[in-house]
Amino acid sequence: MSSSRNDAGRTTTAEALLGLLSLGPMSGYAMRQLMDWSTGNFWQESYGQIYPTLKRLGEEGLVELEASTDGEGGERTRREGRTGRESKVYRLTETGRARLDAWLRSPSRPQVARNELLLKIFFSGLVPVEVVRGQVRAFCEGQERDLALYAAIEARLRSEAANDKRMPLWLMTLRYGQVESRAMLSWAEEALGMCDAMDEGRAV
Amino acid sequence: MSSSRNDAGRTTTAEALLGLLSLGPMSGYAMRQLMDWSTGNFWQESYGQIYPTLKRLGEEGLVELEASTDGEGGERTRREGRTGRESKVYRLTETGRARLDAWLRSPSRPQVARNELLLKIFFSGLVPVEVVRGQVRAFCEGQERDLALYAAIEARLRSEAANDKRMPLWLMTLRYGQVESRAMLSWAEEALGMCDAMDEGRAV
DNA sequence: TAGCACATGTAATAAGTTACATGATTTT
DNA sequence: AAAATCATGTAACTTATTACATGTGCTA
Repeated sequence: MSSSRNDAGRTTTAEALLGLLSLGPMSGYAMRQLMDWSTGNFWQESYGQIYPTLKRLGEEGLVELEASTDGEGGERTRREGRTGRESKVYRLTETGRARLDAWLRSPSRPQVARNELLLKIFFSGLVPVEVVRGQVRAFCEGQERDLALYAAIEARLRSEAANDKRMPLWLMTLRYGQVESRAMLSWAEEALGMCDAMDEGRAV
Repeated sequence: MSSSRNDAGRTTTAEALLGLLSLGPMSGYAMRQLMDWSTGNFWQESYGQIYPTLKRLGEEGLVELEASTDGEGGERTRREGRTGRESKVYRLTETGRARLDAWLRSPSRPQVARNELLLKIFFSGLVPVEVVRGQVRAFCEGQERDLALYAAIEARLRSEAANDKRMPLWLMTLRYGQVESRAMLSWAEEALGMCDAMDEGRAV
């Protein structure tokens, strides 16, 4: 009832990390890797956020270090076949799991996403219509890249998580991106048509 | 070549304000009001950003205060029929216009928008499927509200800007929101179907 | 005269990225 | 011995929101 954020509702970085740990114990480094090909397209965190947040969550008792497998109660573990420095593997505590559960049931605040493309288009009265076309075309390329990425993620998900009962949830988030990208491509086509109309002085 | 951001590419708040001033001279207060019913759905700024940024832009010579109409070269003006404190009306300088022009032609960095709804769904393996349904339904309500808002903005735009030659640009940004919201509603329907499948133990 | 709408501004705080510093192990 | 990969962590900085403080003129 004191230090943690999200009292009056903020942060979400903590919840993202708790969510990742609900998939199984892992290190801060592993969290970043995992996000790359799972939540990467709607949620990312930098190490600069992950490590301090993990430390704070530990102090609040929401996560704890896994006991080392190689005796002595050391705090770092080395996973089989791994090279490099030893990692600190965290796991959820009961309190942490309860916190995650509460968050999953709480209402999601709508976030007004800033869109630089739309901002530019809105103020493009000063520049030739061709500039707008260029912006829209570049946007399309980005959407095509996103769609390719979604296909790759889906393939990886289907091979690595095969018949996990949570698959429908994961596919749901993937479908969101696919539906969005396709919609945006159809908008772009319409927008290019409006650009033509502007050039020809037609009404819209 | 020195102090302003966006050298190596950041900020955009400055550009948003320059863009607003390209529509005509106005005060910081008016900028916020205008954004509410124009760019409001893809770009917003708080006073805490607007006033300091305006000050900085003035120091950099990108904007300047309009001369007061009531003699003496005073810096504040009162618009006709207006009540309350006098406002500081800014206008673009030539340098400011050039800066805006360059920005309009520059590539738009893609921003990985965080999506709290998808994050929750992704980690909803711990909670009953009904919780996911609740989240999706609340999301739908938000989209419906957005669609209503777009309709209101379009009406206002068509009445207040009637036959402005930039209308197609403004409608383009509005269409983006409409296309997006409708796509998201169709995704939501599909998602609810997937929830049913999960309950019934069907594959997806 | 109280309250509202208009209007500007600052301070405190929050949230996030990037660059940097370090360390350990394996491969070339 | 250098380089790559795995891994943790901190400091500096940027960006943004919120709350607060203040001022002015009109209207109930």
